[in-house]
Amino acid sequence: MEKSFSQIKELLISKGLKVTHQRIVIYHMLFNSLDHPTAELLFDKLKINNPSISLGTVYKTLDTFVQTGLAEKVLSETGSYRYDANLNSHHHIYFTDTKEIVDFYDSELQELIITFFKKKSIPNLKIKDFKLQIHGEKVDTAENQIN
Amino acid sequence: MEKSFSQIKELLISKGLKVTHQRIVIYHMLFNSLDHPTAELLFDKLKINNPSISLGTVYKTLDTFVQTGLAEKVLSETGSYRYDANLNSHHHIYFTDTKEIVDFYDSELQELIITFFKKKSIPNLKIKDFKLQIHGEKVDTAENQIN
DNA sequence: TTTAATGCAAAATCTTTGCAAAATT
DNA sequence: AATTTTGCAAAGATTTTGCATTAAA
Repeated sequence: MEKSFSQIKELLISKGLKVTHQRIVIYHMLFNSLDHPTAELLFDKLKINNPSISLGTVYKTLDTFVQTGLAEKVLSETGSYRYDANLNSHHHIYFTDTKEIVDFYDSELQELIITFFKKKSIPNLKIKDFKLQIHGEKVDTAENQIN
Repeated sequence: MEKSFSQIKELLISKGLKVTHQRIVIYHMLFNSLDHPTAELLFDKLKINNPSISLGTVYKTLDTFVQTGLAEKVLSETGSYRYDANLNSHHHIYFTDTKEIVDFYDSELQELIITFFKKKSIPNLKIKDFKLQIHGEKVDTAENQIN
């Protein structure tokens, strides 16, 4: 799952982007983050090994990634943009208490929904993608039913 | 579907909130907006009939509504919060081209998903709610299949 | 009356922009 | 060498905050 710098280079080239050190490390950090970080959070982590990197560059680069389809913005209620380089179709669990956003995927559920929309289409809409946001609370027990 | 001012008063009282003119008109305007407006958009519309209303009050009031469960924030990619007073469980269609966010509800789909989660629960999660975001483009033809 | 909400403006937060310097092709 | 990207700081956009005034209970 981890991507090497040379794989990331290939990826950038394949999108017609210049290969810069900043793009490589930003992509690498984002791709290996499971927590859908904000630009600021990425910047803080990147600074440690790349002291000269600037927050503006992180913003610009993330925007470039979104434009070229290397990453997506994750809708968030926290007042800042969050990003995701996992482009496999997947859903998000929003933990209302901890504000974590965690990936979720289930092929059966996926099939269920796709089958539904194949059967019942929505007027004037060409569906490109759908995402389920599952909102809930962390519980330590096995008591995790839907209410 | 439309709510009268006296119905809105009752609603505010039922939530333990003081009944102010601002709260009534903000709720009324939000409840009758189908487009999931931002605070600023509501403010602009409200100003016409309530010239002394302030943007800060709109923000504070919307926040109060969210806290008391009279409204919800709608996740958005546009850089500002959008709000919704339709609290019936429903989903959202995001038109990527026009940036519109339109409500969607289908009881069959609802059942499908609920049934799925009843059968297959997610570790450490107590599901409170789920929302499907359907992303797509406006089309004028009947060609609206999922791809 | 007492308590809470409003309006206003200033502050805080988050993101974008402009441009010279640096890096990539 | 030509072009794009970066870093920086300033500007822009959005939201929150503090506090005196006003309104509600």
